Order: sequence, then structure tokens, then C-alpha cells
Amino acid sequence: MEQVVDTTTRILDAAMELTQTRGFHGFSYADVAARVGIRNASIHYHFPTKADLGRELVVRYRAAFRLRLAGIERASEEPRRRLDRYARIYLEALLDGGRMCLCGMLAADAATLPPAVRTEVRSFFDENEAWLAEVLAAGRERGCLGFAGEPGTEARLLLAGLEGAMLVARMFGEPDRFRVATRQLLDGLEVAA
Amino acid sequence: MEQVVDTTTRILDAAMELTQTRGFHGFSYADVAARVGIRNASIHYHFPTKADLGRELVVRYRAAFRLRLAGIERASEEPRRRLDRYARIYLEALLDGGRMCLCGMLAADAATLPPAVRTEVRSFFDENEAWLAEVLAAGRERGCLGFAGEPGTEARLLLAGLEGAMLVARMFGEPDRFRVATRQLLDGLEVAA
DNA sequence: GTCTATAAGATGATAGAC
DNA sequence: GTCTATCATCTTATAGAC
Repeated sequence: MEQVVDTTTRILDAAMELTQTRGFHGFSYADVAARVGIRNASIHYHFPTKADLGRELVVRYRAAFRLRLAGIERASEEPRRRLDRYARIYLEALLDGGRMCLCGMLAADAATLPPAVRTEVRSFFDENEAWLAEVLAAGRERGCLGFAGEPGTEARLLLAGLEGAMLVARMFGEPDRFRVATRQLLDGLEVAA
Repeated sequence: MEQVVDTTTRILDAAMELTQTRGFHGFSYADVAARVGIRNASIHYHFPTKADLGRELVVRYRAAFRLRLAGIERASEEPRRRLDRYARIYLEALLDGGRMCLCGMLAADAATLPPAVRTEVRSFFDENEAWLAEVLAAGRERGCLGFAGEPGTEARLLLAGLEGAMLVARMFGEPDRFRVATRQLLDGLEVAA
């Protein structure tokens, strides 16, 4: 019976959960080692420095997000439904042990982040804003979504709203706050009948 | 020539700036000591533990906010203008060395926060949501603001939007992102002519 | 790939002199 | 009130054996 997932992946899984709940400086190699069941020093074989680990964390996160976005596109044509499913990604993190969005958490750590990590986090926001902007633009063109201004700025507002709602909901340990905020945020985009 | 501000205040000032930019675990007593110009150990005289320091930080922040809210109420009767001024408080932090809202930052640290600090942070959000809810309710009653649902839930969305917009704007070092988001957020509350 | 051992530095905190 | 000295502990990281 072989290990289903390799050590590198298990390290990333543990580090991701720790980063999402405690922040990049809120955990140590010792915490990761304890969860993976190896020794502190062994992690350095897979990720020489914490910056390397952090960078890989976001690279993988971005890749996973791209897959989910592609999945959303396959699952539904309707812009509003796509936005619902998008918001659900964040809700799932919140329900999974009160996790913050990985990049939302790292954004809080911005000032102390290794430069390579910061670059990746920025790319995450750029990518997601671009995707949301396209969905919003398509929705307006179809006449099912309505908003003032550019799709790009509306996308930024939406993403910032989701991150902020996560942040506060987590502070209270009330995922429902996020649910309510999301509904309100997306309902506000519906075209008035 | 006496010291204009006492040491306790100067410690709080330094610790606040560090918390807003680096997070609660992103600075040490040594960092504070260096900025205040005293020794590491001297801080313990004023704040025995870091939890004490953190708690006082939020207590003072809340008091300062209450003063600003009172100032806004004196400065303007108009709900929309009150919201503008309210958002400006956060913008000022962003422009002052890229500071996050103290409690927004601490919300990211929620999982690792001393219990006493967490309680204070929650109170900050409760207080501000209540104030915003009143402004929103008054605006709707006057017919100058419009929104669906309860003033309380709209207030939460607004506050979460501000926190999230700060978080992302800071990540990019672009306060203008916050400015744009704020405008969009508040314009969306204006009643359609 | 994982281990033990170890380093060099930082961390929050305390005791006691001044 | 602030200092020096000291503490136990934790941190990231490296060297070298297995």
C-alpha cells in the first residue's frame, strides 16, 4: 500500500491550511512537520526556504483556481449562476475549518512577504479580476446583469467585497455573514425588472 | 522641555503602526523599543504582556473611532456625505504609510489572537456596523439613499467592502484602487433619479 | 528522502540594580 | 521608569549520517 499522495503535496496541503488560518508568519516548519509526520529538517529538502514554500503555495492555488473557473464555465452559461458558483469557492474555504482565501490572507501579510510570493499573489488578483470582468461584461451584454461603470472596476469591487466579507465572517466565526453578504452583493447586480 | 507625549502613548503609536502594516505577529517588542528609543524590557513595565498591548491598542482605536464618528455627525447631516467622510477615515490610513485598518488586520490574525484582543476587535465591528446601519436607515427614510434589505445587512456589506478594498489596494500599493471602490460602493447607494 | 545534531538569531518575558 | 543581564523557547536553516 503506497502513499496516495507524495510528501511534497502533503507538505503543501498542511502549509496551505496553516497559511489560510494563521497567516504566512503564523506557522513554522515545525507545525508543518508535525502534521505531515516527518521531521522539521526534512521539509527543507522539498522547499529549501519558506519563501520557496510560499511561492509554490500560491502557484498551486492559482492553478487550482483556473481549473475551478474552467469548471464553472462548463457547468453554466448564465453569468449570474457563474458568479454564484464563484462565490461558493470562497464559502467552501470558510466552511472548511474557517479558512481565509489564501491570497486574501497573504494580502494582509503583504508588507512582510518574500518578493516572489508577493508577485504571485498579485497575479492571483489580476487573473480573478479579469475573469470576473468577462462574466460581468457578458451579463450586461445579455441584459441579465446591470452595473454602472466598467466591468473591470465592478469586478474589483466584487472580489474585494468577497475578501472583506470572508475576513469579517471569520472574525466572528459566522460563515453565514459571508453567505448573506454574497447574496446581497450578487442580487445587487441583477437587472431590475 | 518636557516630552510632549508620554512613553505609554508613544509605545502604543509605534505598536499600532506596526500592527497595521505587519500584523500582530509581524513585529516584536524589539521593533517597538527601537522606534520609541527605549529598551526592549522597558515596554513590559507599560504592557506586561503582548496581549495587554494588543488589547489597549484596540481599546484606544475604538475610542478614537467614536470621536471621529461624532465629528462626522457634527460636520454633516447628509447621510451620503457622512458615508463619504466615513470612508475617508480608511483612505487616510492607506495613505499614511499603507496602513490597513487596525481591526481589519487583526481580523486576519483572528485564529492566533489573544482572546481579550479578539473580543475588542469584534466590538469594533459591531459598533461600526451599528453606526453605519443608522446612517443608512436615515438615508433611506429621507429618500436620498436606496438599498434592498435591512440597513444592518447593508451596513455589514459596506464595512466588509471597505476592509476588502483596503486589503487588495494595499497588496498592489495602489490607494487609488480603494478610492475607486469606495466611490462605486457609495454611488451604488444613491437613489436613481 | 529522511534522519540527528546543531547552529545563529529572534521571541516574549522576568529579576534585580539604578 | 528605565536599565542590564538572563532565560527558555522558538525560528529558519545547514551539515552530514543513514
